[in-house]
Amino acid sequence: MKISQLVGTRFKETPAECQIESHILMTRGGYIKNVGSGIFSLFAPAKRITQKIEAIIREEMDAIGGQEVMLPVAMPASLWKESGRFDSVDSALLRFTDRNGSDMVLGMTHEEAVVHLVRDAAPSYTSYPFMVYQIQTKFRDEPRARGGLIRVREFTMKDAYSFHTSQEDLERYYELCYRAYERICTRTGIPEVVVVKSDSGMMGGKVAHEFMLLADAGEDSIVLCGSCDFSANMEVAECISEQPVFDDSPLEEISTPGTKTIDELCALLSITPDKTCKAVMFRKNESDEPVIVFIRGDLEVNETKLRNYLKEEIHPDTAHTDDVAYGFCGPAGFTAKAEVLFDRSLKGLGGLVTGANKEDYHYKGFSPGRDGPGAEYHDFAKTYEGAVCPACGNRSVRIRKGIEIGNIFQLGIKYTQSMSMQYLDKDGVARVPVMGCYGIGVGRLMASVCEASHDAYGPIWPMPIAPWQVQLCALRSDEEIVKAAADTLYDTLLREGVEVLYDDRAVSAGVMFSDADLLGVPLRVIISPKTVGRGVVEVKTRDKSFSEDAIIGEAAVFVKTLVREILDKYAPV
RNA sequence: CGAGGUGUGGCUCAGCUUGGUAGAGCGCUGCGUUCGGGACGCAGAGGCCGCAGGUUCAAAUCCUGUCACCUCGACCA
Repeated sequence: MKISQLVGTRFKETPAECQIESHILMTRGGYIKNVGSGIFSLFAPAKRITQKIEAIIREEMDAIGGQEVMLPVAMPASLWKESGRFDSVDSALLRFTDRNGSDMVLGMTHEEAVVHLVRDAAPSYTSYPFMVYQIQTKFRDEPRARGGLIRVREFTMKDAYSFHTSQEDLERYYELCYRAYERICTRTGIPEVVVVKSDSGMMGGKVAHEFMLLADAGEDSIVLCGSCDFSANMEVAECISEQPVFDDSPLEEISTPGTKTIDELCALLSITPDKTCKAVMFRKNESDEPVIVFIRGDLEVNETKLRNYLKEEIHPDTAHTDDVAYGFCGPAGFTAKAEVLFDRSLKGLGGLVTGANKEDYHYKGFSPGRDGPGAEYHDFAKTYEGAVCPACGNRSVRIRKGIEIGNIFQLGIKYTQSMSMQYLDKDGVARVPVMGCYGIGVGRLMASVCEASHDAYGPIWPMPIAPWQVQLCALRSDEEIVKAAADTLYDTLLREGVEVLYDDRAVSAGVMFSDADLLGVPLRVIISPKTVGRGVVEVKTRDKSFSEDAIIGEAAVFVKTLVREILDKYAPV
């Protein structure tokens, strides 16, 4: 490919709407163009990167026995009504009607479609296990897209679905897939991947893991342990606060006029927030019934944990109820109508300050076990920096930001059962297959690599997914001798099977190098009057870690060997 | 969906308060000079000022509505 024919403009100024590095660099480098909120077109460089990523994913999926299939993007809503998700999923599922007035949906994930595809095709236990996958467009009508390709509405995803005759077999295969994902991360050159336990959300099932790239631009909070290898998504991470010191001072009402927040209360009484007990109000989405969680004052409620405990959707309470003394709520003498829950951070504590359930009064000396209603304690708290690690018991919890590039779920029989998929086992008994599903966002993976591997001038693509392996820069191509040598080298490189991008333009060195930086091609070959005079070309890496001259006649083979050596570094161990 | 913000050539933005011939830089085209990290000169092309109403002799500018996009929040397989 010659740059003079490459479509897509590269430019200097940061586009106004870009917030994160990968978005800025991929827009400035002529990789992507925004079409609408969360919708992008790809220029050739980005398309080439995604094709390489897809090829690696294909190899790894095939290696664990997967077979590639294709499921529809637009499908009848009846399929989603069968599984029950037509009603249970929110408006992220784009719905519309076709010309006949039939309900249709755009696939945001393909469990329904895949069960439809295979449910009649595997009537005997002898067909199991099997895995099918596709690399397909998904559409999710996100309330708010952001971060360039990190969070979009339309995107390409590899989604795989496995079917098994037992939970044990699913677990065995899940492990295989886990390893395949690790190899994909290695082979695509993603640095610093952390695998975390995650919430299965609307997907159903119990065990799930997310493959996370640690990056400040990430939207997920990841809980890591500084002294062991524990990791989890913030949504599910157990919170263990420090062992309490019991303080048995008696319950006593105190006047605290106008002191509604924990901060105000602490300032008034000169205490720290962990010596208080606060109330956090929620409401159930469906019934609008209030739920109140009492929790130590310095902690926050993790809504995902609360949602999972209640097994229904909730939202923070905004509509105030008359019988609740807002700002002065406490467990002692709490009579308002609400489901009352206690976070286990309160267990065994005493001497707390908490609301007295009347305007302008608090209690001090509150002990949940002694003064509260007979409480059951559950884990509802968000864990925090410095909390106790659930695995090793050290106070070494760390919180980091991450981008989820892949996930794996043990789905169980949620879809196979609701959509009536069955097979006959050895004894002729009808059984429902167990399912697993495994996703990777291809575009997000590309953007994540850019996020993790770039400098001030542009992306630095790892060789296995780079849009081209080599960029040939002909400085002063207006000089015949340079032009002739560059043309010849370009032809030879192509003949050697090297993926080469040839900058054949008569532009200044500054422009040429800036563009090369934006294109992020890992190897650069520079040919100029200076080097041609000496019968050599310069060969450099994009990250400047390597620079050597090569004799012009041998340059193609030299480069080809170098490409191979670099590629070898990404081979999984 | 809640709060805030922005829409002016391909890109970044000025102009709007106080209505009066639509601007700059980058990019683009041509010619010339330069030539190893976004060179310079000269000459050009390119805009229904998001869209629709309204006020006015006159609207990019004021008013109303609407759409799109962005940020924070909510949500998130």
